[in-house]
Amino acid sequence: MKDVAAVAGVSLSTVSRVVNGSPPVAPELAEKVGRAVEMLGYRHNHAAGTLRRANGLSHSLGLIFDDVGNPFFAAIHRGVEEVARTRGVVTFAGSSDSDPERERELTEGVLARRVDGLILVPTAYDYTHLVRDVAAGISIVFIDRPPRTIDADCVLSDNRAGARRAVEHLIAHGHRRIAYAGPAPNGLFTAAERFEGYRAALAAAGIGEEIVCFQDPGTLFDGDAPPTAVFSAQNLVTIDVLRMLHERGLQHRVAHVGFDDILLAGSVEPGLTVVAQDAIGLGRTAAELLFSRLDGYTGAGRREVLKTTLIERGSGELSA
Amino acid sequence: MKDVAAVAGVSLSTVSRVVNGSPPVAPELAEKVGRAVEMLGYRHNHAAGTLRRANGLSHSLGLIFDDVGNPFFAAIHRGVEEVARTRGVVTFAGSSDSDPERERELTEGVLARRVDGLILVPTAYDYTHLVRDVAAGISIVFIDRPPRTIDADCVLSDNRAGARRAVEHLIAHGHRRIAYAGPAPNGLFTAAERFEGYRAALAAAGIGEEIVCFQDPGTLFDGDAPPTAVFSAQNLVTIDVLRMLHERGLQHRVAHVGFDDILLAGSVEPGLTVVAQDAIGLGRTAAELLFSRLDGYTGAGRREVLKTTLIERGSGELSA
DNA sequence: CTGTTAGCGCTTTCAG
DNA sequence: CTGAAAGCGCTAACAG
Repeated sequence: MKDVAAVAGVSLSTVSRVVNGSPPVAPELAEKVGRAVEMLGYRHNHAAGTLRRANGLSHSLGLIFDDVGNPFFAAIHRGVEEVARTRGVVTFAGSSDSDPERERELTEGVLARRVDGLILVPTAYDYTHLVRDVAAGISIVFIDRPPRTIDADCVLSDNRAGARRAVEHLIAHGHRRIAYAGPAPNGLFTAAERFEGYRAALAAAGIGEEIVCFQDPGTLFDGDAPPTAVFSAQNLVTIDVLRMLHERGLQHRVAHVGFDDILLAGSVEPGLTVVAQDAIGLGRTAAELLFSRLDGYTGAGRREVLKTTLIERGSGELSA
Repeated sequence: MKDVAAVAGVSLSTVSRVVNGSPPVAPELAEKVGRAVEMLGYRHNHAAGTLRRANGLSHSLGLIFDDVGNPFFAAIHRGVEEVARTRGVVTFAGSSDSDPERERELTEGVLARRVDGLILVPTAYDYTHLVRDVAAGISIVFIDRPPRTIDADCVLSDNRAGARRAVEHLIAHGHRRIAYAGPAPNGLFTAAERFEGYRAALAAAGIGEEIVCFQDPGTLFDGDAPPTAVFSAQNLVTIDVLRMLHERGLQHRVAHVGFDDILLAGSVEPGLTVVAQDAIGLGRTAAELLFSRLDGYTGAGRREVLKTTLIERGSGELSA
C-alpha cells in the first residue's frame, strides 16, 4: 500500500480511502491510485484493516456443523451464504463430528480468526465458555437444536408438529398400528421432539398402542401383529426402512412416511411421502438473526421455528 | 495480551511465547500466564499474529465451489477438511453459482483475508489474474475441472474412463442401441469427457449408431427404434431418466447406468447401477497437493486423476 | 478534499 | 531463559 501511494504520488490515507470507497476523494487521484494498484498487482489486506478499524469487524462468520459433508447441513450453509453474500461477508465452515471437544477446538479456532459471529449446530451441553465472547460483542445463533446453558438466538424446525402431522396423515388413511422407527429420544433434541410428535398424534386419536423401534427396523415385522404403517424419524433410518420394505415386498402394503426429504424420493415405487424441512430457510433465518444483532439488536435470545411440509408421493397414502 | 502480561507480571514476549507454545519458557511463568489468561478470558488474536509472523501464514484456506449446498461439493469440502484439520487449518467456503464474476469476487474476498491457499472448482476461462498471487506465494489447486490459462495443480475424476466403463458394461450385457443422456459436451469439461467415454466405448465395440439426447430424456422413447439401454452422464439427468423410465413402466426392460452415486440408489426397483466418483478423495487429494506446496514444493503443476467405481445394483445388468 | 501521525494486537530480533 | 523495542499493513482522528 505504501508502494501504491508512492507510485500514485499520494498519501497512504488517500489510497486507503480509494480502496475502501470512502466518498471524499478527487476522481483524478482515484484514477491514479487505481492505475498504481493495477500496475503493482496490489492486494488489499482486509485482515490488517480489521485490526485497526473502529468497529473491528472482520466481515466473516464461523459455521460449525456436525458434518459439512452432510447434505442437510450443506443446505443450511447455502442458506447462510445467500444472506451473508449480500453484505460481503464470507463464511468459515467446519465439522464437529458430534464431538464436543472437537466442536470447542473449532469454535476457538474461528474465534481466534476474529469472526463477527458464529452459527452453530450444538453438540455439547455446556456453552458457558462462550458468554465472554458474547459479552465481547460476537453474535451467536444456534441452529437445528436449541442452546443450553446460554441465552442466545436460535432457529429450529418444528420437529414435533412435523412428526405429528406425518402420523396424523397415516391415521387419516385408516392406520392404527403405526410404528416409530428412529433414534432413541434421549439426548438428541430433534429425536426427542419427533418422538413426542408421534406419541401426541396417537394419543389424540385414542390409539393406545405404541410400536417403537430404536434399532434395526427389520425386527418390526418379525412379530405376529406387525404394524400397517411406519413413521421413520430420520434420513438414514428412512433409507433403512425403505430398503427393508422392498426386500420383503411390503412396499405396497405397508404405508410409510419419513422425516426429511431425500433426492430420488420421487423415483422409488411407490413414491416416498415425507415431511420436509426447509434447510435453506433455516440457514437464511439464522443469518438474518445474526445480522440483526450485528446491526444493533441487543435483546434477549429469540427463537424462530420453521414449519415443515408434508409431501405426498404415494407411500404415505396407502390405506390400512 | 498487555493485560495478561500485567496480571501475570511478565512481559508481552513471554505471554506470546506461552500462547504459541514456543519452547524456552519457565514452567512457573507459563502457569502464571495460564492463570491470567483464564482469569481475564483472554482470546488470542491469530489474525494479528499473521500480520507480524515471519512466514505470514494465516492457517486458513479458501474453497470456491459452484454451490456449497450441492452434496457433491459438500463431500469434497469434507475431504479437504479432513486433511486441513490435522494441521489446524480452517476453511472458508463459498459458491460461485457458475458465474465467473461471482467467482472472482469470492476469490478476491478470501485472498483479501489472506488465506494460505485456494481450492477451486473453475467456472471462468481466464485465471491470469491469479498468477501474481501464486508468485506472491499462495498455493492454488483446481478440482473437478482442469485449470485454463494458468499452470497449477489439479485433481480430477477419470470421467472419460468412468463413462466408458459404464457403457462397456451395458455392451457386455448385450446392448447395441445405447443412448447418452446428459449435458451437451460443449464448454463443461466433465460433460465433454464423459461424452467422449461414451463414444469411445461404442467405437471400440464397432457400434456405429450414437443416440444422443441433450434435452428431455423422455423424447428418447418417442421414436420407433428406441434404445434398449441408457447411460446418463450426470446426477440430475439420472434422476430424470429414472423417473421417466418408471412413468413408462420401462424400468425392468431398459437398462440404465448413471454417472455419480445417489442416496437411495439402492432402494429403487431395480437398484440403480452407477459409476461413482470419490468426492471425499478428490477433496483430500486436493488438500494434500496444496499442503505439499505450502511445505516447499515449487515444481510445475501436477495432475492427479482419481478412479471411478462401477457399482452394480441391477438396472445396469438388465440384458438386451 | 488530502496528508501526517498514532497505534490496532501481535511476533521477533536483539540484548541482557 | 526473559524483556525492550521495532514494526507487520492498515484506518482514524486531526490538522491543513
